[in-house]
Amino acid sequence: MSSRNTNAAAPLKAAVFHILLALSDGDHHGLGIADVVEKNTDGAISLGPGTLYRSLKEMTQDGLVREVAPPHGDEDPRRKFYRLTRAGRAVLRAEASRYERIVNVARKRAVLPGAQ
Amino acid sequence: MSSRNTNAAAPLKAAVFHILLALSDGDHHGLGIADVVEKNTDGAISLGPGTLYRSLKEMTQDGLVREVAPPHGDEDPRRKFYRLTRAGRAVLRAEASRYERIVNVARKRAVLPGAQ
DNA sequence: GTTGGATATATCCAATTTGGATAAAAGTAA
DNA sequence: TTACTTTTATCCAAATTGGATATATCCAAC
Repeated sequence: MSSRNTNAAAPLKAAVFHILLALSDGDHHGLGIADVVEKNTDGAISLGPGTLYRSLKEMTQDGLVREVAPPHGDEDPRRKFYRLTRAGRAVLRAEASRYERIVNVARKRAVLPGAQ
Repeated sequence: MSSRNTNAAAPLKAAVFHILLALSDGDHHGLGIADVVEKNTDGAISLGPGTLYRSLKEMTQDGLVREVAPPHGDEDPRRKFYRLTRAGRAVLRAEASRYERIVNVARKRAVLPGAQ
């Protein structure tokens, strides 16, 4: 599936979108992000380790997230915490709007309940 | 990205979902479906011919869509028209609900405007 | 009516994206 | 100490998609 760059940084891989959405909650480390994604999607989506760490590396390079110091009280040096950048939040908002548009289409077609 | 079968027939490939949503509008032939997908997504998503016809073949085998007679007035014998089956509509509704859930999460996080 | 370009379906191969196996290091608990 | 879990990381295979190509038919222009 191809995409057009109406908004900057589109198309967005599904994994990247879900990671961004998880981080809109606050800072999380890698496996913590995967947990939030599962909760956000009621278990429908689970990121494998390959997708997870590869995505975080790319997203850091692309300036969508940045590594931050662990929160106070967290002493596990293995964990790397990430935070949304301003650019990451903008990209997330753009993609979420596309999701919203799809949902609105589904409502118009009475696939979902709501205003036709 | 892996998925769990909370609802039957999950996970749903993105292409399959968009084709199902396009057909919730009524019957369409292959390229007509691709056009509706572009309109539904404001040009963000365009299906290549490989994805389009491969998906339609698989979806027919899986009983999500079925081929139907062309509408009256359409005399082009090349076109093959498709219609959602009851099972296809159920699968579409389940996946649209997952999209809706994601959008609601985005609203809760103030990524999208609306009720927090 | 025949020529040229657009439309429509179909298949194949390469590129993209993801999943899972594996590894290494550090935490935790018995 | 030992055994098990957690965490990050990388690699390779599997899954999914995109685009080139091919064939046939339609439509418009000449």
